Amino acid sequence: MASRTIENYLKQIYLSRPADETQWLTMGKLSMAVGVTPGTATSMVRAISDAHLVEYEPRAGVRLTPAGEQLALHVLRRHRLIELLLVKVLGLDWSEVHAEAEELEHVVSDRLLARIDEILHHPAFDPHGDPIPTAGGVVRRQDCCTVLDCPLDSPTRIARILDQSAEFLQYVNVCGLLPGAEISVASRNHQAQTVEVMVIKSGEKQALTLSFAVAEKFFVQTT
Amino acid sequence: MASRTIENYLKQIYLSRPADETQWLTMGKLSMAVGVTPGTATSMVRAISDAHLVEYEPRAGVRLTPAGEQLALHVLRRHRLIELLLVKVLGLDWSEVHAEAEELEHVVSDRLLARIDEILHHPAFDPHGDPIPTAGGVVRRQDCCTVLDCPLDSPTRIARILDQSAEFLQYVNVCGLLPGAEISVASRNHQAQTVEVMVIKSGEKQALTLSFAVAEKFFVQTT
DNA sequence: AAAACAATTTTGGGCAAGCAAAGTTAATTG
DNA sequence: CAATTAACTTTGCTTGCCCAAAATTGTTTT
Repeated sequence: MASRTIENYLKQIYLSRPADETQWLTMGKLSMAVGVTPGTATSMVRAISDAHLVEYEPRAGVRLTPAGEQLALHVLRRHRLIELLLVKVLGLDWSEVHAEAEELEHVVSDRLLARIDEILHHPAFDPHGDPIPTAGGVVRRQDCCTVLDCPLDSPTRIARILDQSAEFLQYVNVCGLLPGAEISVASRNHQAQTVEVMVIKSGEKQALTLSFAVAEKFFVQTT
Repeated sequence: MASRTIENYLKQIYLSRPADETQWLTMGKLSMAVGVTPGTATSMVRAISDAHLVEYEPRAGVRLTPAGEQLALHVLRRHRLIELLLVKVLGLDWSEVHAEAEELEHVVSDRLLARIDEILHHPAFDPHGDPIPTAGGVVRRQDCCTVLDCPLDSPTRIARILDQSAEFLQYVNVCGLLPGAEISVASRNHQAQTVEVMVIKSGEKQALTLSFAVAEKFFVQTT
């Protein structure tokens, strides 16, 4: 059994892994993600490497082995199913469930997780639109673009939001930019680095301006 | 914040405390309850005593301070509310929820606990009939007797079962001796140390024989 | 009262994780 | 190319929690 600490390292290695599969995740980024000093990350990764859950190349970085990836996906499955349960069944606000799930993900049993999955009818996405890996460890891909690179003036639906901080999600809430919301991108200003978005908020169309940095966090699907 | 370990010690000190309030809980019993060696219990209790959560008298034993008792009751409240949630909302079998709650009790936030309490409509008892302390740390007492000392031949209702082991509870399940079940005690045999109990099981009255030791685990309330 | 016993405490040591700070490498810049 | 810098690793130390075994204490028993 992997300790809570190891589960966290594996999860962060998975989430922070570079887009290019051949690349290694640097220790600096990992230590930031886990929230420990670089030295701690190095020695911990050495230990996890001894358990064959990651490959570790000194001065290059770290990368999950297939076994490590399966474990990471299992943790992620727990995390995301719990988030959805907290929102749908327990009625918590989606801005607060991330922190809660960070703790719960390490203690729910397989049996309880199976019940949660059943009650939610085997959902594919969590409240933020993040995909829930299957029990077999498969991630169902949803290929879609962000508010930064989707076509202009076409109706789309928000599918996923890449930010878990409670404050940001509360802002998203009041703007009506939740997953499922119908929006269209009216214009982009490359000089000001802003995007103008039209949202239907309580029946009325509203205009909203977002920076490129924030626009990039919203994934949309053309409807 | 008390660590998970300290929470467990406090909970066990509360649950194992001797009936007589003036008595101390011996270190031997505590170490058994927590599942550590006596030496470990001694040093841990020393530490908890430094935090003024217990009084510790070498060679006599240990006893909760008011602050320690409040913390213990808070853990117990979490444990029992979680058990009830797992049975009522998540549909787990009541024989398996104890083990699950042992883990969860240390990680649910106050906010989540409040939601659980609300969803269950502020319940007073968990699936085993154990009282759920209030948020203010008050235990509502239900004064009732056991199958060992209740009057003969009068209809009663099972109110509480003092055993959390999954195997025992599964046996209780098949006998129909669950909390809420209507039973009456037909006779007691002090020589054989057995009690004969009548249960209404799937519409039919059935006789059941229990040992004194087991009978003592069932609390009943006259209806 | 002395001896034996049971319960408890002390001692010494281990493992998992963490930090701070000193020491290495590798990359960047002058 | 040498010097500086940034990233990384190593080293030494701390804390929390645990165990095994030796030492102590209080209580029985002889």
